[in-house]
Amino acid sequence: MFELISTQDKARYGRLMVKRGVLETPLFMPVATAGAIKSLTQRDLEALGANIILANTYHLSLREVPQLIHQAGSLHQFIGWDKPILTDSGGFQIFSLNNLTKLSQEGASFRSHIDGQMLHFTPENVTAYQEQLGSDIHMVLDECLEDGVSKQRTKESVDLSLSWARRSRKARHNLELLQFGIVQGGMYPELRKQSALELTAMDFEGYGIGGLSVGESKDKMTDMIEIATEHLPQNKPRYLMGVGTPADIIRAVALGVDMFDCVMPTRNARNGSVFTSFGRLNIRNQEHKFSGEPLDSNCDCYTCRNHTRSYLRHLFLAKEMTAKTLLTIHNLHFYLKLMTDIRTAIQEQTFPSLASHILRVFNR
RNA sequence: GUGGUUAUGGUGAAGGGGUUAACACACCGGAUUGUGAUUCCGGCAUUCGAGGGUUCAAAUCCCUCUAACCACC
Repeated sequence: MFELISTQDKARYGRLMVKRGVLETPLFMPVATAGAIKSLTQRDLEALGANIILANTYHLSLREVPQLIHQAGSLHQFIGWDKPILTDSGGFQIFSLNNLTKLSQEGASFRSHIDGQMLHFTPENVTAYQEQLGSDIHMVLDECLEDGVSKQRTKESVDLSLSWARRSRKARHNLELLQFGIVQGGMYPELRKQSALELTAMDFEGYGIGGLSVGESKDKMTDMIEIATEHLPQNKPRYLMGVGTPADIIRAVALGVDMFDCVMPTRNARNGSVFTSFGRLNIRNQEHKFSGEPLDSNCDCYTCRNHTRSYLRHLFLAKEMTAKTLLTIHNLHFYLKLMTDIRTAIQEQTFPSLASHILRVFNR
């Protein structure tokens, strides 16, 4: 269940009720692909105040993970996290592992990148598996296309994803868990509209907007988000999948998007790239060698309260794993704080000024 | 002291007369958008221990010196 509490223009502040809790939106989900935020413990995550994380069906289907989770009882019990989890369906892997996958009307066949084992994903078995995992929110299996695909090919793909969505909806049994459809349509407005309208008719508990941030321009991405949100129901949450930079998030919230996930804060942290209130910085840069300053003097995260740039740079260059942990804590704190600021701003009707400030600091 | 071996960037090293001195690591930048990310992409020796010579051409050949290592006195 989803309720809108306040709005400012198209931006929305709301509450999403899921099996394991109530979530305030707009929200950001840290990415725990294989059941952990890389470099963090669940204790770190809780200290950060994360309320929901994202895990991936594809990665949780490899090795003998399904049996391990079954033995533990549920994904939550297996990974030691009792707050909400959203699982992605593996649709993105059809896209990113496309040289290892075969698509048919029936579903997608993957060859595991780990041991070469053949995996068959269908709308039905992916839905069943996510229910078995106990995901508070599960996504339908879809096909995600890259930028630059012809309209004809995109149309076929949208139709395939829609038929998969319909089958996924039928395959759903556990009504405690929310199921989201995913709007596709590449960079074609009519196809985006068709996708949004047909999915709406299937009455999902929420809607993903997929197939964006695949190399297209910011303007195109904005246009596609706008078309999708225009044709999705007001009373359901919209989740922009895999996006993005702070600026992307601001722009999308302004268009009425409620949920986000992105590897950017975590992956960038592991590669030394840090988000701060005054823009991005790279901890490897020599200018930080002797700096006794925290990463961001306006930040009250664990890392900024306790460590200098000089120390963090030293750890990073020495390849100490703690460097990744500390930078990940900082970047996730930054993203979660951004979302808190956004929610507060919408409630106080000051979202435009927050938005223009963020867009000024992060101009991409 | 005598004989031998070696000397190439921050490091380990290729190259044994023909013209832009390989490669790796380190270092310095940059990228990163539903994670196949301890990833990817750039930059980094006008110069080969020092000095002299041979040659159209020398890091590469010759001589002297210096240094390090090994063996013998």
